[in-house]
Amino acid sequence: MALRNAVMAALLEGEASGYDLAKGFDATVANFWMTTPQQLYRELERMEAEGLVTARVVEQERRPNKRLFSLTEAGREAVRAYTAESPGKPAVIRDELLVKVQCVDVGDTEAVRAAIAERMEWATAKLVRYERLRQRLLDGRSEEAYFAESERIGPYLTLLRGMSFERENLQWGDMALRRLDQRAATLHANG
Amino acid sequence: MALRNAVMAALLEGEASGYDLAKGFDATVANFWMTTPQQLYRELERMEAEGLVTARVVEQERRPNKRLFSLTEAGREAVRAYTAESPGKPAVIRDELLVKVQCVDVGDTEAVRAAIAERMEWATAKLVRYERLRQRLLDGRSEEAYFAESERIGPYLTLLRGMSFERENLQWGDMALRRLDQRAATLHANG
DNA sequence: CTCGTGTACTCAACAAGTTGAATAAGTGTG
DNA sequence: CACACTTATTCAACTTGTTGAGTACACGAG
Repeated sequence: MALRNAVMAALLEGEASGYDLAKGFDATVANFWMTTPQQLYRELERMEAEGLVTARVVEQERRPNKRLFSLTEAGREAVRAYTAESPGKPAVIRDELLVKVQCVDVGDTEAVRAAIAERMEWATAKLVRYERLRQRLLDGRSEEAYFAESERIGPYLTLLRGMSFERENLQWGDMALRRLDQRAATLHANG
Repeated sequence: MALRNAVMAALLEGEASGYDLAKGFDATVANFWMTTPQQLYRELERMEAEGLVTARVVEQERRPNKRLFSLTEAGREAVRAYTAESPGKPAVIRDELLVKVQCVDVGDTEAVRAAIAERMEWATAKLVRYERLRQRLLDGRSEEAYFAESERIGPYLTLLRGMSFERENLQWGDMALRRLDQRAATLHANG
């Protein structure tokens, strides 16, 4: 029932179709909870059955109709209940790249280097999108002003965490590549 | 087949029982890939059936016997094959805390603050353990010397990523708590 | 001398997440 | 004007991951 909470968090931003959610929706929630369309549609149906969300069919002219979901009052109550739950477990991180890096000395070093480089490119792209979103949220105001004025600060706080995560990816990746280079050079020199 | 790769990465450090792996083993791999004992035992059996690992029963005097697993040559080959695989997907992050923070403006603010604080304590504890492990790996050498001399640098690189992740948790948590405080004060003042 | 804790593992049942495909119409590119 | 891509959803089959309990013995605290 963890995906459910992420869906509710996303729906706090307003109505969304399963498709919207699948695409990453406002890109905020997608940041710390990505999943497949199938799972979302399945979960949304369950949530509808339990009365946490309601669907409203929007007929569209030149494309398929869509069902826009929004939180019901019961859904908002569920959000309150969820946030009040005892913290429990630390973040689940499953990073295939780090598994590869762990194996780099036995495995294919060049491929691992390429994987790190790809991660860095990805991180750069993500940072660009995050920064755009940040500017959109700030809407011309300073961060200081934003925190003082805006109704909701949750999305901004999570956005900042996403940004720092990606910046760390870049910094670490840079360091790791340099060390691997250095090592390749040493091994070459010393046999 | 992703857990499998993490298990192989862990076994690069040497023999281990299912129990060792479940406890976090060398704490390195556990860093970016945690799971339950049940799943590990299940996966180890499969891997044994496929010849990637071999088990050796160690009879113990005052405690249950254990089965120590180690990588076979086929297992090492699988590591090489795995690291050479095309990168693919970015890290899976599923962070319940961030979901709660996203909901903070609607949910139970005090509980969310407590959850952030708990995460920070956890991060602090983890940093302490990481630092101990780091000192053990360095074994008196400087980082520079370590990278130049040591046979394997993978585990050290992943360790550094784990450390930077936890440091970011602390920094972000600190900022988030301050902002939430500030906000609580503002709301109190302005109604 | 019982209770909790640690070692070491196993079984069963279930919930969550992934993969692949299918439908169906519109929009843009070469 | 064929081909790929985007919107929007659904179905089925499968693999992973989680939860809860149970076995068995040893050790130390109260």
